[in-house]
Order: sequence, then C-alpha cells, then structure tokens
Amino acid sequence: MPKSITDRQGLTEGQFLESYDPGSYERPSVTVDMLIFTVMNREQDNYRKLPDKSLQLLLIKRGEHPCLGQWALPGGFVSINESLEDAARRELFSETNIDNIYMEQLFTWGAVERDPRMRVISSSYMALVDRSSLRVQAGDDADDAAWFDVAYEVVEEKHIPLEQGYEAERLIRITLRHGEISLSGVVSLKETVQGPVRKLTREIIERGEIAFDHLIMIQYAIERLRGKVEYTDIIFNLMPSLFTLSELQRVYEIILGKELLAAAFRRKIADKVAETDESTRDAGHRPSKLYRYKLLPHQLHS
Amino acid sequence: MPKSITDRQGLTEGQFLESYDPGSYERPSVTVDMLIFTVMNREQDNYRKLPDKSLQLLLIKRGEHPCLGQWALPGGFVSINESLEDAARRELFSETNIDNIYMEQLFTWGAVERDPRMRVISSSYMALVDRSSLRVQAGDDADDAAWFDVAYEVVEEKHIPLEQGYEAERLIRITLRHGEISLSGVVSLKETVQGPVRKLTREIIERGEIAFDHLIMIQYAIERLRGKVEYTDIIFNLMPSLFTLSELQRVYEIILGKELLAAAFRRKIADKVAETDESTRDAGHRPSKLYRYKLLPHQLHS
DNA sequence: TCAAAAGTGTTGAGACTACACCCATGT
DNA sequence: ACATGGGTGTAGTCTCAACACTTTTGA
Repeated sequence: MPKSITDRQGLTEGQFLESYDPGSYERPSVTVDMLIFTVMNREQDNYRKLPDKSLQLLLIKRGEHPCLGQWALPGGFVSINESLEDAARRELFSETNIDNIYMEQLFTWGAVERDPRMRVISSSYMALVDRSSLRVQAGDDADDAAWFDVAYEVVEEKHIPLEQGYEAERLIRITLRHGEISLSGVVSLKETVQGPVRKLTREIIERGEIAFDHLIMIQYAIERLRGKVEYTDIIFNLMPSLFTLSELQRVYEIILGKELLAAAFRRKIADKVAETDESTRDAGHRPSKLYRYKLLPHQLHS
Repeated sequence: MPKSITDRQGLTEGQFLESYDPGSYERPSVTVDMLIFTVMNREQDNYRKLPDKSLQLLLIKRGEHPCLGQWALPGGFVSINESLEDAARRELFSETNIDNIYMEQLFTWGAVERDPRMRVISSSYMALVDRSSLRVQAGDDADDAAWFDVAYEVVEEKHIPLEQGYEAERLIRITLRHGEISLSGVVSLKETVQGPVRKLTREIIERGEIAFDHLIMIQYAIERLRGKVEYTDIIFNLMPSLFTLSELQRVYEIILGKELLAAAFRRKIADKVAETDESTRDAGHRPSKLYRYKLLPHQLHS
C-alpha cells in the first residue's frame, strides 16, 4: 500500500530515486577530530608522597601544510560510505589500537573559514582511555604523536551589564606540555544575555601553535568533561580496573580543577565503588584498599 | 617569522594554498534540521479551570519524494559559503520570521543510509519560541506547515544483566497531533554497559509517517530539553514576558512529563522570577500576580 | 456559597560542608 | 619517631518533598 504515491511529475518514490541526480553543486568536506584524554602518573620527589597525576591529551604534529609543524588533534575525512561514528572509531583505533572504549560526540564546527584549504565541517568526538590499557603508547616510536599535559586556567573575567541583560566574557588560557614543548593559547568565551535569550560564542584570542580551530575544540571538550564528571560515571573510563579512593579523588580534582575534602568525597562515591580484598603496599604510609567500579542499578543516561 | 616554513616539496604555506587542489572525491551533503518548540494554550471545558497547555513542534509536510506526503522537520542544505549556525538561523527565520530567539546545536546525524537519495549528514538544532511573539503563525495560510502537540511516553523497559554490565532497552512512543492528523512512532533507546564503557544507540522501531530519521531527532531533542530545563533557565524562552507561577509550573510539568507540588515549585524558582504590579483578572477564582523572568547574577553556562 | 486556584507554614529526610580525630605503615 | 596518607565520626546548613492550611475571586 505505501510507496505508491506519485509526485507532481507522476513518479513513484522508486522511480524518483532511480532517476535522482544529486546535482553538482559544491559540497563541504566533512571530517572528525578526536579529543583523546587519559590520565598519567607523575613521579614525586619525596618517597613518601603519592605520585601526582595529570590529565593528558593526544596531539599529532602536522607534517604538511597548512599549519605545518604545529600540533593538531588527530582526525580525518569521513568517507562517503562510512558513518560519522565509524569514522571517529576508525581514527580512534588508528591512534590508540584499542577498540572498545568510551567515546561521545561533542559538537560540530561549521565556520566557513575554519580551514584555509577549503570548506570543512568537522565533528569533534571525545574519547577517554585508561592509560594502563594502552599497549602501543603514542610518541614512543614516531615523534609525531604525543601526550600533552593539559592545564586550564581562567585568566580574566569581564561582566558588562546591558539593558535587559548583560555580556560576560571569560578568557581561558590552555597550556599543553610535553617534555620541552609547551603550547599555550587563549580562548574567549562570550555570553550575551538578552532577557531569556542566551548566546554563547567562542573565539581564539591567542592560537599558540595549535592548528586550525583546535584550541576551541579543546576548550569545549574540557568544559564538557568537567560537566559530565559531575553527573555521570565517565570518570571510571580514565581509571584502571583497580584503584584507591585517593587516586580516584585526585582524578576528580585534576578534571574539576579544584580540591575536594576526602571525607565528603568518600561518602559521595561510596555506592559507585566496591571494595576488593587487595590493597597497596610499600607506600611509606598506611596501605589503602583497592576498589573497583561498581555499576549502580540501571539508569539510562545520555 | 612564521609561515616561512616549507614542506617536503619546498613550498611555503602561501604557495601551498595557492596551488591546492581540493580533489574530486565524493563528499557528503550537509543539512540542518530544526526542532522548533513552543507552548500553546488549550481551552478547557470548565469556565473555572485554567487553560491547559501543550508542548508543540513545528513540522512541514513534504511535497516531494522521498517521503512525499509525510511530515518532516524544517531544514535544508548548508551552502558552501555559509556557516552551520547561519544555515540554522536562516531556516529558523524562514519558518518563524523571528530573528533573535534561543537556538542551540543538538547533535549531528551521520548514518550512511539516513537519506535514500544520497549521503547526507545533518546537524539538528533546537529553537524555543514564545508563542505570543509569533506573528505569522505557521499553518494559517499554507497547509504544509503546522504545529503538532507532542506526547512522549515510555511504553516498555527491558533490562538484561550481562557479565560485567547490562543491556537496557527503553521503547518510547512519540505521538504528534495536529487537529485530525495524528502521527505516532516508536524509538528504541538501547544502552550497553560493559564496565565503565557505556554505549547508547537509538533506533526507529515504528516510523509512523514521519520522514527520514526525524523521529530520532525528535526523541533526542525532547530528552535534551528535559535535561536542560532542570539545570538552566531555557524554559523562559517558551514563556511570554509576563506569566503567572501556575503557568510556569504547567510548562515545567509538560516538559518533564510529571506533576510538581506547587509549594516546592514556588520556592525553587523564587529567585529566578520577579513579581510585577499586575495580576490576572476574571478567572473565576482568586487572581494571581504576574511575574517576569529575573536574571540571576552572571553564571556563564553552556 | 463554593469550586478552583493562589499562596504560606511546618516538619522531616537526605545531601553536602567543614573540621576533628584516630589508624597503619615504611623508613 | 614521624611524616604521610587512609579512614571514620559528628555537628551544622541547605534543599526538597509532603502535607496541611488560609485566602481570594467570579459565577
């Protein structure tokens, strides 16, 4: 019964599709860009202190124009017979060699002049990797991929009241460090409010040798990561299967950029983790129990 | 000093860009699809009762193959010299004739077979409109655009425990009504959990005369709207400039799909609204003060 | 007079903050 | 012994749900 409807030319849907000419107007290229985060231990000077941790992001050194020699997010073109998500997983796998890890779409960037070569629209995806599950560690062999420590700092805040609203601007300095290399740039986050209408714009103020508009993608991703850490369990994607509560707390602190009280923290995450029989040793202080992630009764989040 | 670096062919960035050939490989088309929501009063039988409200979504009746005769989200192609957001605002304006309204990007849909004509990647945007500010009301003149009442109902929930996780499926029936027309379809939301790795997939189970994969976009948008209503002030984009607290409460209830207690509600939103001198009259019961949206000291949300 | 809605007060449960305090270990 | 982190207890604040109750209007 369906599909027998005909259009103004008297064609059925089948006939229409058979004769359909997609036309030759100019189309944008579509790419995916991957924000692959992990957490890494940093050794301490004092034998008693725990190793500190840092949030890290994977970057690739560009070997071609444009932005040659600068650092960029891993990514690539979406081919014509591959879904957006497949493209993202393909890129992810080609960088990390792991398959089944957490990944989510963040945002699609569509400014006309994003790429000087041609019109490119790019979807950014965030992936979280537990460092201990990475066998081939990027940066070991080639010198064109490396994990960068991420620092995120609000350097200025302006607030201009307007009639019926305000304009608030926040400047955020993002610094990425890998050994001797230090990339640092500034993103402006501007919120314009008129009555209930809020509009948020992001702009690069200082690009700091980070390719294209990737600094904006990084800022967006960190913001999203911070948000999601507070109301989902994605953080456990950054943890090894066994961890101490202090380690978990440190990861929260690094992502949120603020210190937490241990007592309150323990109570808050108490029902997300399960104690195991194992514990740490040789730490120069009281050993701590190792925990693992415990699923809560089903939720169904996005 | 910058830009003087040369690549393997000895070209500077300027030279490279000048001679750059974008190639002729097949590119997907890119479109935007708009989810334009508003809230509408529905008259009551009883003179004493307040008018009830409904959440409405704007749909367009397709006059061409494919999906001829079915209803679809308004949208269109992104042209080569127009940003994604500009394309969305253009589509929004062409449907509503309003310019400065709330709009946000939701998600970009990139399955290969979304559109039977050719490969199309589509970004969905959500816009919220206060009904009273709509002058030209879609559906008045043409019969190809109409506001549909939205009903959202969870019809089934499955939960299958697996080793190290579970699979949870939720079937959601979405019914869209406009006068005699009733479109109803079912979307499956499946969450697969293995340890901390969560993967969410959406699938159309029953398409119900709604074009393409637009039913999924609608489900996603409602979910996002529900989420955002709880932790932002976007709901005021759906309200006229003056409103009673009961009206505001009804809009919350429609969006969240559950009833709220008036006492608690009033306290909760107390600092987001400001009393005015005006009040309702002739209502068949005690008049109520009219309120307006009051900005809180600046926040800077996304 | 009375149905319907507007609006206020009270109580108790639970979550989070802040701080104090004790415990266990390896050097 | 002691620095360092592991871990628990308690008191105060805040939010929110639940329910009871009073007030005000127009037909």
